[in-house]
Parts: sequence; C-alpha cells; structure tokens
Amino acid sequence: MSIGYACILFGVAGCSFKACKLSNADEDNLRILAKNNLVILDRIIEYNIENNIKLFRISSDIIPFGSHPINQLSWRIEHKDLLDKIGGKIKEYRMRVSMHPGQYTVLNSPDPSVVNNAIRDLNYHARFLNALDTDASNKIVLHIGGVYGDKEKSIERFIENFYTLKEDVKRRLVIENDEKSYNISDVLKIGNHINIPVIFDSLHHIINPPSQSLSQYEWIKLAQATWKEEDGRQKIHYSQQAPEGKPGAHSKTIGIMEFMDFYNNLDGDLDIMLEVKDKNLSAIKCIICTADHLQAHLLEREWAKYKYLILSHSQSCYLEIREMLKNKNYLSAQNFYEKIEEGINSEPSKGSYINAAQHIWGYFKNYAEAKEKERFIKLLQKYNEGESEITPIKTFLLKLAIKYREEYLIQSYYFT
DNA sequence: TGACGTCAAGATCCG
DNA sequence: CGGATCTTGACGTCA
Repeated sequence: MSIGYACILFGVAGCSFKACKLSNADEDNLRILAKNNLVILDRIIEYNIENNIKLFRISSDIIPFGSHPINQLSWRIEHKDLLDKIGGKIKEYRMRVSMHPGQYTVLNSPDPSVVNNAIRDLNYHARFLNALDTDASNKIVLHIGGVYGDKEKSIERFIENFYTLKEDVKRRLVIENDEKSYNISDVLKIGNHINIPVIFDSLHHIINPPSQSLSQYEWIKLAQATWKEEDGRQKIHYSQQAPEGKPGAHSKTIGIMEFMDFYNNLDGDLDIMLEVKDKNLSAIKCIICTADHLQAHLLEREWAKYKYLILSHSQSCYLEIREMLKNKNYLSAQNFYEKIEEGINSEPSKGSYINAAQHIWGYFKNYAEAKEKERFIKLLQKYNEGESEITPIKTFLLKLAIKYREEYLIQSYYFT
C-alpha cells in the first residue's frame, strides 16, 4: 500500500513550478519554463524519496501549454537527459506516478473541437509518462465529462470516443466518479464496459452518491475488480470536506482520526491518493500513522518542523507534545498528530505569537547586527500595540534565518 | 454572463 | 523601490 499527494510541495522553499500566459508563450519562454519545471520535478521526486512517499501525481502544468498548438517544442528531445534522470529515480525507488487532466478536458462533448482538444491533451499526458519510461500502472485519471441533458447518450459518446484513442492513452486511462454528474455506479458501468480501471473518490462519492445503498467499502470492492494485473494496485482518491468550505472543497489537512477510521475499515492492498491543501504534509502524516511499526525518529523529525508553528498557536499543546516525545514507551503516532492538529486549530493569542517569535529570535540574538535587533524590537512593539499583524515579524525572521543559514528554522512550518 | 477550481503570473496598492 | 495583496488567465459546462 502506498499513500501519496498531488502535484506540488507545500512548505518547501524553491520548489514551485513556473507558468506563463498564452500572450507571452514564445519559444524561448516555453523552453526556459519547461526546463525549470523539470528541475523542480526532479527536486520533488528527491523529496518524495527522502520522505518515503511512493505515490505521486505529476502536475499537468509540468510542460507549459504542453497540449496547446502554441507549444511546438520537442521537449522530449531537448530535455532527454533530465527526463531520463527523473524516470530513473522513479523506477529505482518504485514510485508510482500518475497525471490527472482537469475538469476542462472533456472527452464526451458533443462539440467535436472540444473532443479534439481533449484527445490532444490525453496524448500529451501519455507522451509525458512515456518520456519518463514508466509502465502502464502509471495512470492518467479522467472524469467522464458533461451530461448535456441526456446521460445515456453522453455515456455512449464517451465510449465511442474512448475507442478512437491511441493504444498509448488507452492502456493508461482510468476513470473517476465526479461530484456533479457521474457517480461511482455510472463510472463502474462504463469502466466494466470498456474494460478500464475505476478510481473511487471518497469525497465525490459523499456529494454525488448513487441510488443503490451500498457502503463506500462495498463500492471500493466493486472498483477493485476493474484493476487488472498490468494496471497495478487499485488506486482510490481520498479527501475530507473543508469544514467551512463549499461542498467538495478539500480540507486544509487530513484529520488523522477520521482517516485512520477509514483506513482501518479497508481491506485489500490499495494505493491512496490524498487530495488536500497541505499536500506532502498530510501524506507524511498518513504514511507514518499507517506504518507497521512506530518510527519515533520520524516523529522527532516531524516535530522539528512543526514545533514553532504549534508554539505560536498553543503553548499547552507544545508542552504536551514535548512530554509525549519523552516517553517513547507510550508514544503513538496518531496521538502525536492529533495533538498537532489540536495545536494548529487553536486560535493563537497575541501572547502565543510573541512567545514563538521570541523563541525564534533566540537563534540570532547573539550575532544579529544592532539594527536587526532594533528592527525586531520595533516590529514586536508595533504588533503588541495592535498597529500591525504578525506577518511582518514572520517575514523578518525568515529573512534572518536565510541570511544566517539556520536550516532548522528555514524548514519550519512556522513560516508557511 | 458568471460561477466553478487551480495555480502562478501580472497588476496594483502601500509604506 | 520592494513587498504584500488582489485580479487575471486557461480550460468547458451549466444555471
């Protein structure tokens, strides 16, 4: 079983993709951006390896305008070395990757030009996964599309258009239930008909359930039957509702209690793709909590990154977690993360913010320049008197952390 | 015609 | 001027 996350790293500096607008997508720009994004992808893959993350979705934006006629670059040839390097790492560490064209790639549209664009987009995704030399278990995830007032006809159109796809696309294509039109029952019918795997998406299923009253675990079992040997392990999407968001909005982080409850009721070996705002952070959390054995050293590593964030929200949670980590015999990863979540969810007070800022200042106070000290005191005073927010203090402290090369601080989630 | 979702570019605002 | 914050873009469907 693997647990992974989608597309981008959260809370890691220097790892974001670059993009451009169609209006300035000239050859030079596209070439520079593609190169940049592949270098970033390589870093992300390195990060995944370091953190034992073996499931990852590659962003469709990796090659800017990769499926648009404006991009005529032979990026596979130009960046062959880099692609080989990345593909080699993925294979060596047995990482499984995927791609997921968004809601605007619609294979079943009645408009032939929309279908044409969808096919072009699917071809691009297959080209990219081929360029990394990955096998057919590295999937392209697609939604069925629109309904256009007649679901049966629209399903037929999806099936017809599916058969026109290149073998390279078909062997990687998997379909997913969506939150609006095609529920898991619809998608299973299609998947079984054209003999391709089905991804069960947990949150879409809650928002758009089929009329049959089966449990989510029974639907997952039915989806499992659509995954063949060459498709690799069954994969599902898991996300939680953002408490104050619109229905379907992904939560900030994966609530570990709810996740473990879901996880413990699963049976069979499957891969779980998390869809969540804090991306890699939730993936690491869920991987550590579902490990066969407690890995206390990993919790220590996690604590190093979370501690100042927690301190800035709640000193009591900070102290409780510190205590927790001292008693290794009673340590539980789930308890650790539950406390982390409690800390993050506590409303910070002026005092807790100032306290954390002073802790961090402690790293610099012996060698900071006089005017830096002066600036820190002034910022703190302004914040204390309600004349500014906490942000300028955080920004200033991050600058110092970078200047004085305090790696420990630079990696802290306090700054994200 | 605007909302939907996603991310970063681009624009604008602020001290 | 640099940094923080708001708006736009690219895609297609649907109310």
